Amino acid sequence: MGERKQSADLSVEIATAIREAIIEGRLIVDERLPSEAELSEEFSVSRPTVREALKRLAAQNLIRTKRGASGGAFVNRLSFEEARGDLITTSTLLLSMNEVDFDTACEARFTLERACAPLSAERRTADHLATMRAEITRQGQAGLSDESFCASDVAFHRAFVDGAGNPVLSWQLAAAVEAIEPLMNMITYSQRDRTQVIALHTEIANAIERQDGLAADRALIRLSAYTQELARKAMELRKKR
Amino acid sequence: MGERKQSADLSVEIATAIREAIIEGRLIVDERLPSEAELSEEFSVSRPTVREALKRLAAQNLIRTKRGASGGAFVNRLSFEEARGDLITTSTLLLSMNEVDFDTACEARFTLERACAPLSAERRTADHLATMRAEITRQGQAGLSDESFCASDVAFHRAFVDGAGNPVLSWQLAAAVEAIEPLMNMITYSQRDRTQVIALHTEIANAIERQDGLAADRALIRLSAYTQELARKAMELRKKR
DNA sequence: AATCTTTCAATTGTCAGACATTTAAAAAAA
DNA sequence: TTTTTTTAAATGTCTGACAATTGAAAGATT
Repeated sequence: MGERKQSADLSVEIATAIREAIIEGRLIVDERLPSEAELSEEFSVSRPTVREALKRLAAQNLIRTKRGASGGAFVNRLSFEEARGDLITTSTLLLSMNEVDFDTACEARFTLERACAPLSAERRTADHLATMRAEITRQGQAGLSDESFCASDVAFHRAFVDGAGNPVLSWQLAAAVEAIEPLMNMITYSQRDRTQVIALHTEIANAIERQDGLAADRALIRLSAYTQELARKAMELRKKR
Repeated sequence: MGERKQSADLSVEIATAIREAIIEGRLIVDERLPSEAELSEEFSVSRPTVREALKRLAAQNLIRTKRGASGGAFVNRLSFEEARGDLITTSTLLLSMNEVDFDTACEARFTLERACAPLSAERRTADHLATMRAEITRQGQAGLSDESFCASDVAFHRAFVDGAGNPVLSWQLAAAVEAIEPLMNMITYSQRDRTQVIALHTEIANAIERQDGLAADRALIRLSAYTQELARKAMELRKKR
């Protein structure tokens, strides 16, 4: 693990060296890294520098640390659930920092979600369907705050995607749906007619129930069109002011 | 920026506080953070602790640091290009650490890529098409190493996805295509018939050229089926041994 | 012998202070 | 005005220390 490229910060070099070891399988899941003191010997740097390197890895969920005797840094088993949060954060920042226009984000979101329609129609379990129905019911409740409606919307679409029964797809779609949702709601809050959205959600749920992927796809297309229409209206209103 | 939750590591608390400030827009792109000395005063911790927090943020590409007078830590504009690398790394590790079977990964990959077909057929520029053709030519060259063929394969599919003209889609698909590609090649190397793959690539390029999204989709389906068939053969061979 | 309690040692977390290195800007010289 | 030198601010690194945590060993008790 000891060799390293030059001319970068030491903590970067060390973090890179250890990261490669993990990626290449020379360090396996749950294996304990040498202690900070040992690492600082091995790389000929001070302990603070080693620690900075370890913090870099910890920030990427590649390792976890434990104090005490028989403590130390351990290679972390990266879980989809853990990685989901980071992915959503990154996506959110990417969208907000890069002036991605709403149409582009929206198009990506629905394009990807539509891709799940055939699989979800085929494989959805009763659980997925029940979740979708429950969220639709929730969305119809009077006095539901905009935030709760938004959260329920996310939950509905997540159940839809999970219905495809492919964890890799679910993971990827988390970013598409959850990162874009806040942006979407920000723009379309004021204009949105909940009954319209609920009707389309119901249509999607019905299609999924009778395992009709094409119909689900068609409903998603209409939901996409409705969303973009709302965005257009909101933009016009903003211009007038 | 000073308040913070308790009972976690100090460097985690501080990193979280700053991260939230960035996400919520209280720190904007290219803005300079207080110096390490100032931060350690503000949070009442030592400088090494502040530094560990900053390294965590740097590992997520949220900040960059510069030495010297008028140096410091600056909020980083997260670029799609930067984020792509991290996403691929994370995806690769997720796949290798979670015993995702090949079929699942492959299904996710082609499902997402197929979703790009209509858009790519509609919007691809001459550049995208030229890249695809060039990669196909490269793939046909005698004496091309397996690694180079694999790289060319990735480049071909990337051009296809980029053809959709949606940076958000391109970003998301990077993980799907590039993280899964090595896994795919690992399994199908020995069995693969390059002429078969090249024929399908040509079919895709032709469809994209005449802007026929459906035909491109059909070709992708066949490429997917061929890939999975190869995987099945490879598995059987492995069992026999 | 078995179980509870205490002690101990290893390890990470935090701190203080120092020096090295880099860099832009100010000051001085040409 | 231009070039060179100096300077100060900031990050990068090191040393050495102490605090906090925790599993395990040692000891005490039943």
